Amino acid sequence: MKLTEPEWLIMNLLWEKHPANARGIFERLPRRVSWAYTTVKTTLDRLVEKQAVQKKKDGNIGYYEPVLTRKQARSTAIKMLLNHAFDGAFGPMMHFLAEDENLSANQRKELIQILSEKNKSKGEKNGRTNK
Amino acid sequence: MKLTEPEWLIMNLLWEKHPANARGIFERLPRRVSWAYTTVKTTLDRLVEKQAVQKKKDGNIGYYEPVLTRKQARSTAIKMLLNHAFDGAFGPMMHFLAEDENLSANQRKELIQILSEKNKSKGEKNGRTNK
DNA sequence: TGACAACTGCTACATATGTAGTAGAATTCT
DNA sequence: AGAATTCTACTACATATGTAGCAGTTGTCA
Repeated sequence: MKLTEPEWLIMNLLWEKHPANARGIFERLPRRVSWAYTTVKTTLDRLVEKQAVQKKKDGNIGYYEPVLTRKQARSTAIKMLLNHAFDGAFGPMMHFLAEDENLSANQRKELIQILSEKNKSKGEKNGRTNK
Repeated sequence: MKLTEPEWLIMNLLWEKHPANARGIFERLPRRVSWAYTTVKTTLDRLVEKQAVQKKKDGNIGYYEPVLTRKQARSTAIKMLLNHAFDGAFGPMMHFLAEDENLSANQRKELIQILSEKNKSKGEKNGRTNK
């Protein structure tokens, strides 16, 4: 499920705290975002349409609940980036990222940690060369 | 500079081999993409408009040359992903990627390699904890 | 119990995207 | 040279996105 910019904004707020109503989300908009209340509504409606969010009613007030998980959304976003910007090749993308100058030495160490552990625990059960 | 899907497609072909004319690009479209010749043209025109590509004339035939580099494009794409999907935090994104179940043991090893070398070579000159 | 405020469903509208068609100029083939 | 082909510039048009307004309904508080 592909999300647009405003949709990510709303979803991020929803994932942080939910269920939530339009007003609540509206109030938690980052300072830099100065939308009309109705813009939040429209975005929420569209998210419901594409079933990323579920809407429930309590009285006549609608409450929203994420259906799409943050993990799923992130995964999809990365896959898309991977596909168009790196021809689907994971290796080169990681390369690119690993070489990013914004990655500090400490972050690299941390990453190495994660990766090594991952390899120890999941072991050899995963041998494919996902291209 | 944000690129759309068709734009990535064209840019990828252009980066691979350039200068190139519309016809040449048209012919190198991946098999799965069955566009009309004019669709390629329109996309190229739009890329010229947004100055990602430069157009030159040789007689009345136009040749296209990328202006935006692949690296710049990738960087921008990653920054955008980073910003909306990971709240701008590099660490968590790398975390997410490192934990991707589609990452094979070998890819992990490869990554560890890259990261270790990077740390050795660039050494401690980079100590910030970005974010 | 009326005046207001807040909600809700719908509509609006400009720009962006995805995809292609057309007409006329230039080139090429026979 | 006339026909067929290829280019180019321009236009078209449906759907998506970004952003918001409006009218009617409901809740709330003096």
